[in-house]
Amino acid sequence: MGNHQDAAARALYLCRLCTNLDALRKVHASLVVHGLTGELLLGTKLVSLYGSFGRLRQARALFDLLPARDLYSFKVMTRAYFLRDMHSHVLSLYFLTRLSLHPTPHDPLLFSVALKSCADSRHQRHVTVLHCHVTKSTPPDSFLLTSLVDAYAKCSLLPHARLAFHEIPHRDVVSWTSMIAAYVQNDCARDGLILFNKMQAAFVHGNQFTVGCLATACTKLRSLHQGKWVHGFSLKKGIAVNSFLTTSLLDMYVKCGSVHDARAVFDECADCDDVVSWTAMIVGYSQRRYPHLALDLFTHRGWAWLLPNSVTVSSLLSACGQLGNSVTGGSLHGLVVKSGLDDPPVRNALVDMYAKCGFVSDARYVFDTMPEKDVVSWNSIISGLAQSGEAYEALEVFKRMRLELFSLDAVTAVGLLSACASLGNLEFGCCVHALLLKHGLVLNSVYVGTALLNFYAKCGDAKSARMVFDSMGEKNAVTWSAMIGGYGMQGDGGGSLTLFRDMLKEELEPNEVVFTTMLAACSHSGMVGEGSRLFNLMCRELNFVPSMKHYACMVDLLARAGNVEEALDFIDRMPVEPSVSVFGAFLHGCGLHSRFDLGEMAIRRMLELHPDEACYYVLVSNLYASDGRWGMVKQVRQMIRQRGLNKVPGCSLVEMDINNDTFANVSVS
DNA sequence: CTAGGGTTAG
Repeated sequence: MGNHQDAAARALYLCRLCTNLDALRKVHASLVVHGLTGELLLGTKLVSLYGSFGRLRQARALFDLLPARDLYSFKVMTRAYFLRDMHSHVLSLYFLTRLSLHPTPHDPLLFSVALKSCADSRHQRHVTVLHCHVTKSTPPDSFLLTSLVDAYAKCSLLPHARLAFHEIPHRDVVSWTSMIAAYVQNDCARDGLILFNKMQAAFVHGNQFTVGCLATACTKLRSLHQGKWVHGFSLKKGIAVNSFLTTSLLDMYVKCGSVHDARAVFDECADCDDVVSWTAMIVGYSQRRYPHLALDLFTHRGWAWLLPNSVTVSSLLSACGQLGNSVTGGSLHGLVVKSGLDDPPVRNALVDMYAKCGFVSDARYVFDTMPEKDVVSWNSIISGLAQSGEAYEALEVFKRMRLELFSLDAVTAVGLLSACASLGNLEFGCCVHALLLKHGLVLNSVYVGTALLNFYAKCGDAKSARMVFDSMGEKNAVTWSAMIGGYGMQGDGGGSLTLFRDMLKEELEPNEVVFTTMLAACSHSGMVGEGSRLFNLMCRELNFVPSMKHYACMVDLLARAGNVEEALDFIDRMPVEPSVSVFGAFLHGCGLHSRFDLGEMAIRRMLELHPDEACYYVLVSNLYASDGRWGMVKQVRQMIRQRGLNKVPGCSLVEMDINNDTFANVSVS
């Protein structure tokens, strides 16, 4: 018997020396040979070791074979599950412990592990059950009650969390901070800040955790002012920053609209060496439309020893999409495939990136090969197709989406409405409008309202567009310009102008898009004087730098109205080199007013400057065609071919039969 | 026992 115990003690010592799985297996094998596996302490040690090497099934098998399990062995097995985030196993083992051992044990450690598992798996009922267990056995102490606050908060049971908090006899930083976090996590950020004031009134000092929670509260409230106060508070109190705190502050600045402050926080954190902080900064740049900076940060040498995760990759892909950088996007796709980071959000981001870079077939490929699609996947491909000029395809995909029983959300609707607008498909768009009403999504956001308005306007139904416009609570510059453009498209320049004045009356700053729309509206209604005045207002009083679109609109305005010489003079006085669209507008005017002399002269100058640009030849050809000089048209076409230039023929769609859902292609090269 | 990052939009 004594020999047996000696052998067991020796074996236990050997077990402690195991630093890897192979060594453990050898020791285990020799124990089996010597018939020592029945020893409780030794068996428990094996369970613990297999657990720590990640062999949970092996550990559980040994655990189940233990002859008489005590509280300690249960704790070892539970802990092994807990360290691997296997929440359901932790819980079932907790309940098994209570059933197997008599009297029912109360072990604070086992209890808190079980509670944390309930919280992490968001299991409301189990949290309440565990709460009952603990109140039955002992009067809960501050420690346990604080854990309960956290658990209830994670399970969105804010009232329960408050009750637990009020029961805490001696509240320390952790209890206060847990309750603040509880409010913030449950969308009551304001109450979190109020509780912080009470905490200060109780003379409890905050720490890194407290400040982190406060920063998150400000993020949720989108309050830059309060966020800056929190940042200042942490500096004033000399609370040391770690990467957690830095990331919450950084994210606060990003979400509240101050990327530069975010970068300052990022740069000042010397030991920001984890992926989450770097990713937060990349996300910030990408969300705030600084895609270049996002990619720069990824190629920064600080990244050298960090491994990107799927959040990082999603955000980088979004940046590539914004830039139309398919090269980097493609490399990231390679990275995704090689490193197995392809979770659904990453695949959605890939669809978006390929669509935005104009690789529609690649986008479709990624979409079609997705194992599980969610609303975002469908939205990405629908918007992608709509924006790549494949509006008809977008509607087809939507039909498939409905067949697969997915319901649409606001973003789907925006994509569909933009497709319907470019197709002029009034009927389909009206169905989308009906669906929006059915799902109560119309008043949801400016985006939806604007998309709906834009759709009606593009389909020539300015009346319906105006109804949508008037019903919208929140409007932005895009909303206004869509409505202004709606009138302009109908040739109702007066309507556009009235609305523009309303906009100024509401003291809204018109942006450059509004001016483009206004100039086009004036041009289509022959309002030369008004158009010129607006152009001057924009350049001289509001100090906008006119874009090529503005110049083209001005030339169109003048030339279309017959002031062809003035238009040419305008082109000559432009401070930048005019683009093809400017000449297009000019030549169009020349054609309308039979001023072929001026047209030919201008175009000859352009051809000398750009002898290899096919589009200029097309302009010449169109000019001759409008004069009926078909011989010259033929000559120009030959010239294009001789020079080996290529022009992709244009194509326009005309809706033929609403009831039949048929489209006819009319080629107008 | 308490705190941080994501995709789609006019």
